[in-house]
Amino acid sequence: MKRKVTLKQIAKELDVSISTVSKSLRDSSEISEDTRLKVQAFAKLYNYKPNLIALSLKNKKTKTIGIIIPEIVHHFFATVISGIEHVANEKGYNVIVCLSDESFDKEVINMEMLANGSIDGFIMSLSKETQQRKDFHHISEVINQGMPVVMFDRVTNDVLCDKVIIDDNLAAYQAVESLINNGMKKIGLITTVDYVSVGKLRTEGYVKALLSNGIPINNNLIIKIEDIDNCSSQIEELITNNDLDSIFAVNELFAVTAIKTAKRLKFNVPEDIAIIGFTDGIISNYSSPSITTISQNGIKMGNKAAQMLIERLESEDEENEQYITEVIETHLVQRESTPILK
Amino acid sequence: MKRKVTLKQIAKELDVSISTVSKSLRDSSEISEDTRLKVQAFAKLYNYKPNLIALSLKNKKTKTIGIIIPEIVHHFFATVISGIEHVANEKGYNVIVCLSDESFDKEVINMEMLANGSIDGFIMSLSKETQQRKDFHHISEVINQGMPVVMFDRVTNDVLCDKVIIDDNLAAYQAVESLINNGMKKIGLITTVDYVSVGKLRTEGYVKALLSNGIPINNNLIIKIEDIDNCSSQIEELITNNDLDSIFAVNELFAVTAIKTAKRLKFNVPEDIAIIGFTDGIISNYSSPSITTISQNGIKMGNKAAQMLIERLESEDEENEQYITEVIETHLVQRESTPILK
DNA sequence: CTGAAAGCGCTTACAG
DNA sequence: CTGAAAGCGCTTACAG
Repeated sequence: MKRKVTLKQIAKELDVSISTVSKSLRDSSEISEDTRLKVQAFAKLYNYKPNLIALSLKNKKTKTIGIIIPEIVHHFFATVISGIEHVANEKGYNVIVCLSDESFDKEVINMEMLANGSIDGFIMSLSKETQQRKDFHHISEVINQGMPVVMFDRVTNDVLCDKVIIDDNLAAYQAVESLINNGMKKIGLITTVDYVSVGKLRTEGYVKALLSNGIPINNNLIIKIEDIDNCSSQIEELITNNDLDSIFAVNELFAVTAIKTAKRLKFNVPEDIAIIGFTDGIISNYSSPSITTISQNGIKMGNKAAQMLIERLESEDEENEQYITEVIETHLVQRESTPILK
Repeated sequence: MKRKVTLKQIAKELDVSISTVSKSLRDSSEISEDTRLKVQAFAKLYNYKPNLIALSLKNKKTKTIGIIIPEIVHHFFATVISGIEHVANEKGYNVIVCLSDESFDKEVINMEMLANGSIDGFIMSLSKETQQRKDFHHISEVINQGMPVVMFDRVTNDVLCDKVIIDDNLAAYQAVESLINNGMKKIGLITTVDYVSVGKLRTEGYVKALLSNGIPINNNLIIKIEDIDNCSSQIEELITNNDLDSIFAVNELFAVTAIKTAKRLKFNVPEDIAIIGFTDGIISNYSSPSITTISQNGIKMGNKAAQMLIERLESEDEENEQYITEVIETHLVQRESTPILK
């Protein structure tokens, strides 16, 4: 076993000072070519690599980004991480990932942990519980200490920082309107409880689309699901008790469960009931019928979030309080769970 | 903006030495109760938290684990990360994630990066390219420097270290044998190219099952897929040109593509062709028909890998060269793409 | 051209 | 009981 070599050891071997070694390796013109080359050769031979922790301490920069997300076993979030990773890597940054498991406490603990020197900035999406409690002190605190934060997808207006989102309201509006334009009138909505920001916005888009097309809101057609694992009985009731011609589901899982339930109840999809989902993940593509859905490009969101964060990290004026909210465009992906929508 | 407070600042404010502050905060009995309490109160007030980078440098321990995987947008790997994260978090470790994108170079770069002080040990799964080139010098090097490595899923015998795997050969054998036991005779195999270790092992299990049941190997029934994106034409040929009664696919994507292709060619699944997959992810569950498959519990693999790594990190005898290969059990998940298998 | 010193933020053996 | 010193591995302004 040969431990990693340090400047000190090189200095000793070569009988020069640590400073000389350091400068040589950084190609300083202060040092004579002679010793410079000698040191470099030696360093190369022993495969010297600077200790990044020491550099971090010295520079007060870690070149790593902290990511805090509710879950990783969730295609959309995995996609965003991938997007972040790629631009981060390109620019020489590493990525620390922490999962909040939708828990406020874990989100707080993880943030405080990472804020103690481990990272230069955060990219995060709020946990459900945090959104419910509306307690964002941990985030404000971090920002207050001068550490930039970029929020994506599940964001809040209560914190001033850069954000990357899609226009959930508009995308939902367009999806529902395209159902209406194709003759649908009894449109069910499967959505989340209201405290989930994106769920709420998508619900609002649904409502707006109906109203602006002269269709009154019927609360019987709307179900708000708290616990995704037990949603199928609620969905079954929704379908059985109402003579729906279509359903808008605010995520993939709700959409695929709606399809499975409808099929089980002997409805044909899309002939009897058309179904539109939200978020274009694996399921939408491989379900039968495959699911017409609103694509939400996680890679792009991740790319953008990383760009924004790194830009802020590397910008000169530290105290730029001009926060940007970047809206990533969405579009409708036509598949088999609806008739072809005009 | 109020920057994070340091020992130095506290010392200055309270007009004591840095050592006294440090000791007080660590509840050292060396310090009088008086000053101890005073310091602690002050620290609490200013929300002092030790700088983890400084601690890392001092202790030569970062309390963070490096994870290197080929891709994150892949349910199985996301699952493993989740499993690692949870036990890591419990034991006070953080997790840095790097993606190799199936590239040897990126794998090497990422490992070298992290090995320079950022982490205490690695958990990794080999990139395809690395498996193809059979070049593992970067891994041996890291191990040689005294940094423990745990490999999972895509492992190699050429490196001595702890490993977490499933018995790919046996699981495949059992899957294929269960097809045979249910009267199947012309069993197609959709597998990867041989350099992918798990693909090769699963192929071997298939071969063994056939031979030990007196069925000769017919190479026409075996396709080895290099590029997953263009596999459907190969699969179409396989199904069209051979009178298969069943197919064993070594992963979910091959399985679902086989189902889609079979359906398109007007074969009924499972009546005309039964299909068994490998890896129980989202797709297997939501495909129609849902896919009978061999479950490979990523969470458990992640849990175990993290446990093994942390145990090694925290064990007394550094130089324990007793490496363990932990085999996680698999089982067959019966779904709709096969008849009920006895 | 080279090296000693100070410093990043911490801990701890040692002196007083 | 308190503090100065050394050290983790590095960089850099300064002195010689």
